[in-house]
Amino acid sequence: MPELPEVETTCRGIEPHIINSDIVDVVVRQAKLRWPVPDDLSSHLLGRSVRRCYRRAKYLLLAFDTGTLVIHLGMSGSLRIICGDIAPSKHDHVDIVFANGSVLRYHDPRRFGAVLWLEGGLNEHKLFADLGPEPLDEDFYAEYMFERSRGRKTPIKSFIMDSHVVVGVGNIYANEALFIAGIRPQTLAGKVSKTRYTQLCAAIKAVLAKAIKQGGTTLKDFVGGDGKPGYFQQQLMVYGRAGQPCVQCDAVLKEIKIAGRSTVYCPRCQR
DNA sequence: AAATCTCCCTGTAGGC
DNA sequence: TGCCTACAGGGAGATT
Repeated sequence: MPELPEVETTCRGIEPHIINSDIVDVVVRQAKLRWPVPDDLSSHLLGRSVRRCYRRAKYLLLAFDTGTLVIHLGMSGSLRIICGDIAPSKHDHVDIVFANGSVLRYHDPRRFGAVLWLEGGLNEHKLFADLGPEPLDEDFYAEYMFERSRGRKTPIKSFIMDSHVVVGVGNIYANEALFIAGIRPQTLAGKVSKTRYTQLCAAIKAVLAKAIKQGGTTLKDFVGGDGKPGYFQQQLMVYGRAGQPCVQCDAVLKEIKIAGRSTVYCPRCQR
C-alpha cells in the first residue's frame, strides 16, 4: 500500500542513483500492468538520462529532456536500486539500466501500478489535468476545504480521498487524520464546520509529514536488501485496529465500510 | 456536477 | 495439510 509518503521517500531514495546517467538498457518482462507498458518505451529512454525525479499525487515522475516517465506503484508496487547484475525475481516487471551500473527495478505483485511515457506538459494529460492541490502545499488549507465542501453530500472520508479535492490521501491516512481531528468518517462533508476543517487540514498535513519524516530514515533500504522500506513501523492509531481499544479513551474501535473501503474509528472520540 | 459502481490482480486469511 | 472462496485496495472510467 504505497501511500504518498512511500512515493515521496522512494523518489528521494532513487534520485541520487539515477540522475544524469545514460540509460543503456530497458527490460520489460511483464507489460500488462494497469495500462500496458508502451512497447516503444526503450526507444524513448535509451541514450537519455533523468534530469529530475519528483512526485505529483502518488505518481513518481522521472523528467527527461524529451518527456516524462510516469511510474505509479498501485497498491503493491515498489522500486529498488540494484547494484550490478542480480537476477530478477518473481514480479520484477521492468528494469531500467544506467551507465553508472545502477538498475532501477520495478516490482509489483498485483500489477495495479503503471509505467507510462508522456510528452509535453503534464497538466495537459488527462491523468494530471484535474488533480487537486498537494496536501502539504500552501494551496491546501482549511478555508479551501470548507468552500469546496459546501453542498457536498459525500462522507467526509470520501471527500478527503477525492483526488479532485486533494491528492495523495489514501485509505490509511484518511482514517488516521479523521481520528486525530476527532471527526466521524461518515459525517457529510457539507456539514462539517470551518473550525473542524481547520483541525482536519492540520491533521492531514501532520500525519503525512510525520510519515515522510520516518520514511527518510530508511532511505538506505532502497538499495539492495529486500526493498521494503520501514514505513509501516509508523504507529497507526485506528487503521487495522478494529475491535481493539482506542489509544485515547479505551473504547472499542469500530469498523464500517465507506465507499467499499474499510473505515475504522473511535465511537467515543470521533463525533 | 456529483455520487456510485466496476474493474484490474494476486497474496493472504479464514472456512472446511 | 490442502483446497476453495472472499477480500483488500488506488483510482480511472463508466454509469446512474
